[in-house]
Amino acid sequence: MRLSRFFLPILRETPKEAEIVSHRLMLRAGMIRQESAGIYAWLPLGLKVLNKINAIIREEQNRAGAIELLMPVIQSADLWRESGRYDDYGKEMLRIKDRHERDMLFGPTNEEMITEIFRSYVRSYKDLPLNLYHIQWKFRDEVRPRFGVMRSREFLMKDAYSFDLDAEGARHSYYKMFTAYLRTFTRMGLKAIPMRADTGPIGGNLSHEFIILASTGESEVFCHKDFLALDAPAENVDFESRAAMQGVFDTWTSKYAATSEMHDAAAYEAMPETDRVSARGIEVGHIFNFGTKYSEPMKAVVNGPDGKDVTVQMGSYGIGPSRLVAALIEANHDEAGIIWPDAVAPFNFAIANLKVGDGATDAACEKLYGELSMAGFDVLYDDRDDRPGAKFATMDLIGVPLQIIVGPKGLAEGKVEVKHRRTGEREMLSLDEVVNKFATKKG
RNA sequence: CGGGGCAUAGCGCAGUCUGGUAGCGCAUCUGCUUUGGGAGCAGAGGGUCGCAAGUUCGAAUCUUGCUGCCCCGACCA
Repeated sequence: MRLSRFFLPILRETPKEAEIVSHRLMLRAGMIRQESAGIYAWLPLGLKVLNKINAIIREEQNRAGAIELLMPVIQSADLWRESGRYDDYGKEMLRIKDRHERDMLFGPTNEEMITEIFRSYVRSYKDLPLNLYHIQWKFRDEVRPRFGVMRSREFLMKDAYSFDLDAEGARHSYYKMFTAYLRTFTRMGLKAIPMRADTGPIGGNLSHEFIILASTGESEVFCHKDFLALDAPAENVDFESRAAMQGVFDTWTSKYAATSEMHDAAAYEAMPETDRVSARGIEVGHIFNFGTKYSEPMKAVVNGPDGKDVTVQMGSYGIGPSRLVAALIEANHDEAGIIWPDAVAPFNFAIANLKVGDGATDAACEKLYGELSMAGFDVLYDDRDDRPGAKFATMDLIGVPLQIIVGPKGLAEGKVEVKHRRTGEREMLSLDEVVNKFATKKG
């Protein structure tokens, strides 16, 4: 992408409403635009990051055996009357009427709808287990939206729903998502800790929140320090093996970790003081096992091996990709701006042409831009006729991991400078060295 | 939902108390000079002062109503 042709509305000053660093940086970097309280437009740079996050989520959901579909944003109230939640949900649910005065609503979650879909088609235990997910916009009419996309009213959610014949199978499904979540967050460069959690209005008896530690987090959390050093399950972990899944779950729940609602001060204080971690956290995922809470009232049943109807066991599993964008920035930034982890960076490389119009400099930039793009990388080429300082500031602000600085000084020696955004490390390389060193990394 | 605050140019703000026809910095546009960490000079454009009523010869400024947004708390992916 040539920056001169891109849409990147960067702000030099911080809009006054932004309180936390991720919100400030997202506005300054031209990632989002507030359209209403808690409602944001995603500008091109923000959307690129959001899409990269979604891609990782999809890969890990698919790996764990979940199947993607897409349900609508607008739902019928009748569905929610069946589960009893139409009255329970309260003012957080945005209710609307269509032209025929039918009661509709803007979906805050999809348990009812997925249960309706399931019961319409699935008749046999042989079709279980089944896990269906989608990535769709949700609306929750929060009393007080704040912190930009961290707590917005309209937000993107990946929600998966599992269906099993019995409680044991449902546990396995739960563990599979548990494992997939650990892998998902790790791939994004985040350390997420699963914590026993309250089930809230979703219901059920088993629930974990995935929390990343950050000083600006909204919840207070407590855990054993060993979790910070634990590695996520490997790519080849066997999701179909109940023993393997149980093993992952046991490892990650062997020590104390809880949010403030579930906090057991006695158990926490029983740990040696040096093992205790008390911090603030951001909830980036939440999983639930709720048995027959929806399948029972909505009559989601299958025929069992003995020919008798069995009410299916369900669970639901949510990740907020839009919130993750903010959480990633909270965890990865400095005074100059964002520092994207490679896996979610909107661009892999930024090329700064320090002297637009200079034949040799232009040619070197074009060569790098062409070859890195051909190698499959997302490359941002700053070809604007602007001063070097402005270009450096822009690259740092939007946080591109690798910056290639091309100017007459370096080219006189046949070199360009490669700067690593995260470490600040710089190396002088020839054009060929840059291409050889990096362009082969990606298939 | 309780409490507090704000609304003037794209962004950040002054002007409001004490009514007299709107200003500063940044950004934008033009020209010249600059060019390895957000350049300098000269010039230009851009605002029915959130909306609606009212008071007044005259309202950004005073009054009333409305709307939007932000912050603190209780609730939440």
